[in-house]
Amino acid sequence: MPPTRDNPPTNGRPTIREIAALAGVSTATVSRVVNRSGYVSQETRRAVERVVREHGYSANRSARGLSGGRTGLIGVTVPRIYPAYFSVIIAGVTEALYEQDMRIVLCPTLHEHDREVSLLERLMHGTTDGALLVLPEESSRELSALMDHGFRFVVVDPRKRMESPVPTVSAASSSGAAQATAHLLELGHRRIAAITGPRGWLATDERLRGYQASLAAAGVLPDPRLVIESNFEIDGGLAAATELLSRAERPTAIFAFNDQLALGAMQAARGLGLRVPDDVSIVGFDDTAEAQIVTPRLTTVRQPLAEIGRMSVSLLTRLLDGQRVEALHVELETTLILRDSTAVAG
Amino acid sequence: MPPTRDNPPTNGRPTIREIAALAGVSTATVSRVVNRSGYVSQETRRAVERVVREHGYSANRSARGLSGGRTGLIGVTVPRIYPAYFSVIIAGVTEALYEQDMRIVLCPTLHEHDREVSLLERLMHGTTDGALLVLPEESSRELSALMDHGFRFVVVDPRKRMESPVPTVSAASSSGAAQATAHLLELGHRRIAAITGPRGWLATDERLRGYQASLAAAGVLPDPRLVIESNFEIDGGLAAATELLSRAERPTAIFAFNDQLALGAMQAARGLGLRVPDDVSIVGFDDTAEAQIVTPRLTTVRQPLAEIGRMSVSLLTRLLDGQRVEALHVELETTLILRDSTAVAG
DNA sequence: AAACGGTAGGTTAGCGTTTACAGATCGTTC
DNA sequence: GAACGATCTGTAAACGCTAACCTACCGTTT
Repeated sequence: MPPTRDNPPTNGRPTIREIAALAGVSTATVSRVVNRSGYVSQETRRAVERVVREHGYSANRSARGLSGGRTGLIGVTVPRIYPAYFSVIIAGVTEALYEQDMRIVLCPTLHEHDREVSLLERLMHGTTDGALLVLPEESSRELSALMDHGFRFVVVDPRKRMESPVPTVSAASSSGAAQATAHLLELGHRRIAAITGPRGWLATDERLRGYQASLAAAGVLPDPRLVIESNFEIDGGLAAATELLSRAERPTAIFAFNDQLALGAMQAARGLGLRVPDDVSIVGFDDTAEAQIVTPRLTTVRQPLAEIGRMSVSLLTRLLDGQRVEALHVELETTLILRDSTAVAG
Repeated sequence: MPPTRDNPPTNGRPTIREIAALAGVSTATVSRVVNRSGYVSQETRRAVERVVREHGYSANRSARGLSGGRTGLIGVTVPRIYPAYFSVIIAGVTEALYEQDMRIVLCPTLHEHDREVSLLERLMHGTTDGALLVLPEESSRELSALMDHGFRFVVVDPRKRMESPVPTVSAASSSGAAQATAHLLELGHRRIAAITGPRGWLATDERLRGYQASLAAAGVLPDPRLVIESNFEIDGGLAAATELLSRAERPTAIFAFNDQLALGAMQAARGLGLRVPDDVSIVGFDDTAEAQIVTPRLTTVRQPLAEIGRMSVSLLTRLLDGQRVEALHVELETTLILRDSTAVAG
């Protein structure tokens, strides 16, 4: 039977008024108890809590949202859901939000700028309290404008460098890349190629910086022909590595700027009859689940993806509570994970 | 410019009242226009639509929700987010919902029954219009009770067989398993082991049925010792396959009931120095992204996961529109995908 | 003893929609 | 020409909650 208005009292869950009546207090008191705000005596609190528990009361989110309070909903925009890179971040986010009894409204943008903009507009008023933007398409300027409009959000893994007022969470790309490159150098490699993401992306530029820094520190002259720009996807890695490994003087190691690219590079090596790591060493970046299931298992730089998700929630909730957020740009540590795709230069 | 009090009317987005005033009509008329309900003349409609467009109006979801209308939010509970199996379903769901201007409220249950129940309770009243339950913990009886309570939901990939009134969407497990087994039989295999999921799960039982049916059709006596119960995870597959392949008379082929198990089985084979597919053929189930990146690429049964997501949205929206849903139990087709992990029995 | 600040809890006005309900106009039918 | 149904539009009452505002009762301080 669909609930109707002729079906007045118990047509679903209890309302705050019913709970108040049952507990013999006013609705305001119930509200104070469940929101832990204002003064309530021990006695009253306990009495109300008992009734709340017994009747399984929890506030109607729409009503709460309307009434100027919070909706308890956080918007999350991501380019896509299923490369593990994104899903692990999302998992971290939902986990952290769950603890605060908040929920996540998930919006994949499919890399479409328009879709993202309209989504943001919609999300930010009346639906959600704030948002997490993973790898957003928007320029720093557009995002600043949104902030000025009163939107509250945190940028996760910014695509471009953000101006100061926009809070961001990311991983120490440059340091991770430096570690990876140093590892290859220690193994005796000198012709170390890099398969990068799109130029101009922060992740690409930072990793490039780390790569070049390590090379320089070891006194190895960087060779621009060993750096190939790609797209962070398997196909791109396959194409780039095929090109690299077909050269007369081929690199003895490849540093792929994410695991997808590294997977493509491994396929390329296999396609050319080269053994990993005997003929060519390969290092990835991200440490997604794939890194452990391929053969050989991939040496890669771990980004604490779930932690990135949790940290951005923490930043956002502080932002929403009106606290001044000090650390606007949080950068989490990266670690090199040694597995089986790297070996001493042959 | 941040909204201030000196900036009274438009300190955010327009309300229906402002739009109504601008268009010279009542709020009721604006509501009728944007919801396409009731009678509105051509002229009025166009006038209102113009104002709506110019001011970028869209209804506040909380208010709409409160007022007895729809919130435009659909809850989705999943055990976890990141095995690709789930994320691809979620992707299909969001895609389908986006087209209807609806959003998804994502709730991972982490396989905790309690968490799931409380989540459902919360979700279903006041927050969302309905829900999609992926692989829910609840018994058919519990779910029936929820339906009687007026909750609207669709079960995706039911864990147990559901009683009739609960709508479900799943893939043709039994037929897929039959195809996989038949394929191995055609290759000359006779000792075909099965690594299953937990007994009692629909997916396990159905796949077992298909496996046994194909064996029977080929006149091969089923050997209960070749069937090992596991947990649908890599570790389980590793353990089960290690056991199977260490036997004196080891199976020449393994049918793993999902890709994770198959991945584990491949690791087991490698660990024992056996080559896939030369020494042992392996077939998986699901066709998640991993199947294509391992070496050798995994022969597996494809489930149309994104389509499962889209289909369940379609069922749910019909349910929400109050339409009588005819096909309560939808089963989508599965296809065997031949890759490199199977070969003629040696 | 007046004044005060801290604590406790009730009253009530919205929040932005949707939707009964009612009123108005018009063309048709009896 | 009255009655009627169809079409169009406005009025106003919810929806369930929060928070501002009040009142009232302490125990201290001046």
